[in-house]
Order: sequence, then C-alpha cells, then structure tokens
Amino acid sequence: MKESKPRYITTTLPYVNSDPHIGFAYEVLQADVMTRYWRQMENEVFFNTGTDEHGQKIAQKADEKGELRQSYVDHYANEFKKLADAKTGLNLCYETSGNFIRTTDKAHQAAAQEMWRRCEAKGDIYKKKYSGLYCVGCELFYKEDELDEKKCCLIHGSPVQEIEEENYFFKLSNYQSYLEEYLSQEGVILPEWRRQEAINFVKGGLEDFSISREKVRLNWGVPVPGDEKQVMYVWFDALTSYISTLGWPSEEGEFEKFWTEGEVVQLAGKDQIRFQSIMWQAMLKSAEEKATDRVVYHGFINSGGQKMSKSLGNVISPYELITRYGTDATRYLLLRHVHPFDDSDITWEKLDEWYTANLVNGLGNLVSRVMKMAETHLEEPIEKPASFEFPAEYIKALAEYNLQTAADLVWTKVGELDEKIATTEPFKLVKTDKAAAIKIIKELVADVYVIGRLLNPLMPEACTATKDAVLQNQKPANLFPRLEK
RNA sequence: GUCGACGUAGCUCAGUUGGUUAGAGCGUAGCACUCAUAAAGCUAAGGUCGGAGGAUCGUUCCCUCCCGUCGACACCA
Repeated sequence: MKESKPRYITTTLPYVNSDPHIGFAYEVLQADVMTRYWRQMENEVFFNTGTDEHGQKIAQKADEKGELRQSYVDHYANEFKKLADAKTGLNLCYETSGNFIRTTDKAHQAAAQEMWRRCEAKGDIYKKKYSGLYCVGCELFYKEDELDEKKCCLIHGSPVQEIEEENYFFKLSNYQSYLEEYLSQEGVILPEWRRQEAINFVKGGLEDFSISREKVRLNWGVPVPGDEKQVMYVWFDALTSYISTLGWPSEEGEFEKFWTEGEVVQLAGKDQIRFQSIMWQAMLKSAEEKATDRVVYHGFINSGGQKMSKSLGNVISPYELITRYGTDATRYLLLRHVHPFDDSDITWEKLDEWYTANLVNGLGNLVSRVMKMAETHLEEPIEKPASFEFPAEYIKALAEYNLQTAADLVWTKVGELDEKIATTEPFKLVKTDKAAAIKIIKELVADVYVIGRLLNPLMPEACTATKDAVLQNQKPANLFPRLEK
C-alpha cells in the first residue's frame, strides 16, 4: 500500500519553565512513531517540534535566577533537544525529517508579526480596555475565585489591585459559524468525543481573547507591529510556530508542500482544545491559510493515582526511564502502556513488571531462543524476505493514531511464535528428523524478521538488532537485560 | 448547577447492531518441558459485568432512578 501525500506532524511546543515532562515525551514520541511509519509507507514527512520561550513565567524565572533571559531559554531549549538523542534520549528523527523551532528564533518572530498584520488587515484585531485584579508580587492578573476571602493573592498574601490596561483583542466572535462548520467535519479532532466537547464549547458562544500585554508589565515577547508599548501574549506567538517552522509567511517551498498541499496533523494534550482546535483555527482562517486537517489529543500520565507533582515526590521523568530501561524500552513502555487518548497511570512497580514480562521474557527471549536454534542448525542465513506490507490491523490502528493497538499487535505475534515453538518443538525434532526441523526453524526465523519489521516505527534499535541477527544468522547479545533485583 | 463520559476477574482493560458455560494481558498457584535472558507451554483459582426498577421470550449491552469516579463549561502552554 502506497500513499504519496506529504505529511506534516507537529507537537505542541513545551513551555520552557521546567525540565521535559513525561507527558511531552509521550507526545513527541507519538510524532516520531508516525513519522517513521509514514516514511516507511513512502510518504514525505515533516516532523516539527520545538520550544515556546516567551512570556511572563519564563521572564520571571530567569530574573529570579539572575540569569539573562536569552541564556536561560538557550539552556532549556537544549534540555529539550537532548530528548532526540539516540542513546540518552528517545531517538527522535526530526533532525533528518523536520525541524526544531524556537519561538525566540528571528524568523519565527517575524512570522508571528506577519500573522498579526494579516489578522489586523482582516479587521480581526482591536484595542480594548481591560480591567483585572493584579498582584504586583506575581506580576499576574487573577480572577476573584483564585484569591482568598480578603481578596489577597494566595502566594504573597498581599491585596491585589484593580488595574486597567489596554490590550489588543482577537475577534474570535467573528468565527463562530466558521468554527461550527470546521468542527462539524468528522476527523478534525481525535478522539471523537473531544470533538463534541469542542462543538459544545463553540455553541456556548465565543468571546474575543486578549493577544497582547503592556510592555511595562511584560517585556519578554514578540513586539506588536506598530505599537512599541505592547508585546504579543504567548499564544498568538507560539501558535504561529506551526507554520513559521515551514518558512511561512513564504507560501512556497515547504509551506506549500507540507501545509497547503499536505496532510496536516497536530498532537496536543487534552487541555489544549481551545487553543489548537478553536483559536488557532480562527487565526489561520483570518490569515487565509488552510486549516489543520486533524488534531489528536492525548490524555495525561499520572502516577500512583495522582497527578505527578514535585511536592508529592511522584514525578517520573523521561530521563529516569531511559536511564533505567534504555531508549527503546522506554519507547515501548510509553507506547504500549500509555493509553493514546485517556489518562494513564504508571508506577515504578508496574513499569518493572511490563519491562520484564514483555521485553525480557517476551520479545528479547523469543529472539534469543529462535536465533540460537538458527545459529546452531542452519548453515547460512535465510534468504532475506523480500516484499513486506504491514498487516491491515496495524495500518488501521495507526490510521486512528492508536499506537497502543499497533504495539499490541506485535506482542500478539510474539505470543504466537512462542506457542508455535512449544507445539512444533524443533529443538527435539532435530534429533529425529533434521530436515523437518530445519524447515520449521527457517519459518521461525522468517517470522522473527517480520516482527523486526513491525518494530521499525516503534522501536528502531530493536528493529535493527532483530533484523541484523536474522541476516547474519547469529544469536544477538541480550536485547533487554534483566533488571537487577 | 448544566452538559457528557465512565463504573466488567487482584491490576490494566476488550467486549461493534441484546441470544448458548462473560474474554485478554499481567499477577498468583500447580503441572510439565529444556531451544532461550531460571525464560517459554499447559492447567487452575478468581467476576451476582456499580445498585434498584422497567421494557423484552431473553441483556453486561436498551429505558428510568440512585450511588460512585472523572471531564467540559475560555485567557491554564
């Protein structure tokens, strides 16, 4: 099965006020798997990710640490780039098939300003007085229910001030009917029930939203064109990165190929619907660019029944996983044991169990036992299986962005092979009927090779190691070492 | 409060138009094997399918109510 349409896939850009979170690791891994899969299906793919580096919280953190803001964000951008490393990260392939965009990149900032001008030219941007309860200590506006009984900020305990400021607003209200129409298309949001949520939200009526801040209060952002007193509020800036990464506002080259004429998919967490499927789609329409074809929303990853948080001490970081289990095993654990759309729960106990049961005792052991028989009884490597097509269920699962189901399929095959060995017993048969045993062993080796191919998008290293073992007719070193007790 | 979803074996979950003894994986116990990373295979234990009522010849799967959990209801990247 060949598909030729170019594919574009992007993650949201994580905000760089802390180290990479496992939820983002999962999201970027989803993008990586889809990219590898589509490339294998002979699509051209552009895989985008990056970092969102403007805004109040970042400026505040950098100032607290006494660091230059630029060097602060440089440091964090690098922490996120490390996730791509093939050995110490998740082995992400955007370097060869995409881009890592930073919202502090000059070209991106120019693009964000162009997006502003276009929306403004459409009449979708206007200035309005906005009054809110402001805490000087936090440098943030609060709503009444975020304060204590005395109307004091919960962090500083000091009273907030009613402050009036003028901000620019985006006329989201202009796009009510457009968005209803956009969201009425099946498939623009996955899972389907989140699309209903979005529709209900829009039907409830849309308010315009503020897209700038006064520079006196926030000066770490993209300058608003034609108004030196204001900078863009982070969303407006960050959302534009999905197209600035393709060279937009130039409408030729990669932008044309992957966005305008390609299939555009965005990945995001479940709390992102308003931004990705509503505001961003209105902005694109305002700028007269094509809408996103599909946004896939994943759930959150909890630990021990609770949200991961530093104060609870239950945070599991992607780097901790990689250190304990290795790159490919971490990919496996996230892909097969995190639900693609709902919330999931992981603990170290469960992770160890999954690792041992499925990788050590499952896949790793299977490759060892088959290749040991092959090495001992086959004179030479089997003929390399020529053509290959992914099974229909595998294709279906990935068409629905259900990476878990795709991974399940591989392990169903692992189970079937283990059973085949148990029922045919080639290791016994070889003593009485060598020719028949060899025939079975060759089949087993060919089956192992198929498993290797199925692993390609999911676990690139295990895929290569498995296929190489077959092609060299050699039992490989243990793919997944047993955990020390 | 309004709208929506969910509640199935110890754990995580499948169960697609209601129909014979309700499934899988993991975990647990026993048996047996030896090619393999003391792995794999077989067997077993374990569920009133949240509760009550209703429609139906018959429902885990339809309707009503109740209990419980969770999500959305806008400025949180």
